[in-house]
Amino acid sequence: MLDPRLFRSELELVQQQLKRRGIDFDAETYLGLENRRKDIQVKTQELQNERNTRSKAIGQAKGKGEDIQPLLDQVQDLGDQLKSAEAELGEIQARLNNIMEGVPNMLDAAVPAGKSDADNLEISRWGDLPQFSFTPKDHVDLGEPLGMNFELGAKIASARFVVLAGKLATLQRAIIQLMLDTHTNEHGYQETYVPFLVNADSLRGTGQLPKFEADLFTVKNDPAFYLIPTAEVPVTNIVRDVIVDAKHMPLKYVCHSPCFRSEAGAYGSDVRGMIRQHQFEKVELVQIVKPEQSAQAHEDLTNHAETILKKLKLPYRKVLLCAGDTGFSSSKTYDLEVWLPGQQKYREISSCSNFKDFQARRLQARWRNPETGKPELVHTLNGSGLAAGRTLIAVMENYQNADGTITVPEVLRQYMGGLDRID
RNA sequence: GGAGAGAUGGCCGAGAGGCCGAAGGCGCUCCCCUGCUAAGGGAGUAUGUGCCAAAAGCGCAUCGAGGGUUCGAAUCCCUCUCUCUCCGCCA
Repeated sequence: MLDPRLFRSELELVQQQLKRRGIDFDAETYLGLENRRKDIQVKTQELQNERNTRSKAIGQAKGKGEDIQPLLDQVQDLGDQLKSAEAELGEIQARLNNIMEGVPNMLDAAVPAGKSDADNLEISRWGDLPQFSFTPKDHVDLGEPLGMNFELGAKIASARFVVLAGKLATLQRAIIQLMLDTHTNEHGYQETYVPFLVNADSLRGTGQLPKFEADLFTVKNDPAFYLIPTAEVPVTNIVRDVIVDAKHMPLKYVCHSPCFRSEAGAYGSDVRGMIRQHQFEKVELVQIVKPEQSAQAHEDLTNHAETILKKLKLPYRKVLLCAGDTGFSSSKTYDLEVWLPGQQKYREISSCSNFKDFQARRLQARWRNPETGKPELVHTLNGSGLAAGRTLIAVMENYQNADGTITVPEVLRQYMGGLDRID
């Protein structure tokens, strides 16, 4: 959520910013509501003040043993007035809040203009594309003989699920281990284990609700649970309604979790293979930082994710998402795209975002600034470090051999009992 | 699943319809004093929010959450959530 005061004092700026995302903000409706809000809030608070003052007087009169009946008569109709004012105020605030919750974050100045991923800005490339003396297969063709079974996933659950057997399953676990070990031992993150079902408050805090409910799986319960679409949700919510001690910052968490996405609206895209599943494994990096540190933290966090690709010697490129492709809650996002020989394409394997105070405001996640002594909003960041399912695909495709076997990358062998080849 | 107890500020804890945004203690910050020194004294110390460009100031809201009773609710009533204890079941 953006700062409501920004809407009040700098509406044009907000409108301009939203235009970068291709959003036409309805200022007229907003202003109408906001003006009414101001009137009614002032009126309501005046009435409350009057009630409080008079009630206090009644109490004092009673204490002195005076006749309070005349005082009671005076406040008779106050209650009704207050009730209707409060009701109206509540309704207007709910409507304003609705509008505000639907407004995406302001983009960082560095974010390039553009409408779709075609307009994203390539920042760098790393690694040499592998040269094959044969036509490289994609992970589906490679995987099926090795224990990657989509039919079984469909039988057990539905399309967009997979069963991994044997060494492929182990390979994915090794990948996860490598990521966790690297981020905890080399990058200073604290490993975290969290609930994979969360409540609506948590999803509101990180921005998935109310706007993106269709992307989530819901679990019948009262109140409902949601399957996490990313560990970002439970992990970032660690600091919801918390005032973090400045001494403990930055907070850096790494968390491996399954992720569940309904992929509503993704019908027909990436239907083949493990690229887009309802359930996949991911190692997530989350940082809670002081505002002045978030830009640097964003670079660092992205580098931390890149480290994994480098350790695995997987060629990738780093792109800065353009205005139209940057997510709702993010102010600036780098995507890391890994080379997939089977598709002859770079595909997203990590998305690293600086949310600045957008999530923090929804979360009421703050820190106490020693200079002012006051609680101030923190900045939150997160990024995949990396998506494990897609990393598995990338390893398979980049390390494939002519005979359909897969060489195990050196850094992973320690996690696989020294195994150097999957066949 | 059954039975019971509880939820108050950073922490502990009082509070039983008005003088309570809340005693007292601990902790923390600042100041003072001091060679009876791992001591003493004093002051300060919740959050959100409205009016305001902002500060100051003046309000409003918040005692687990939501609703109700009342002129007035931390306090009474209802619903829910969470925590703890015991029993049952169980990875």
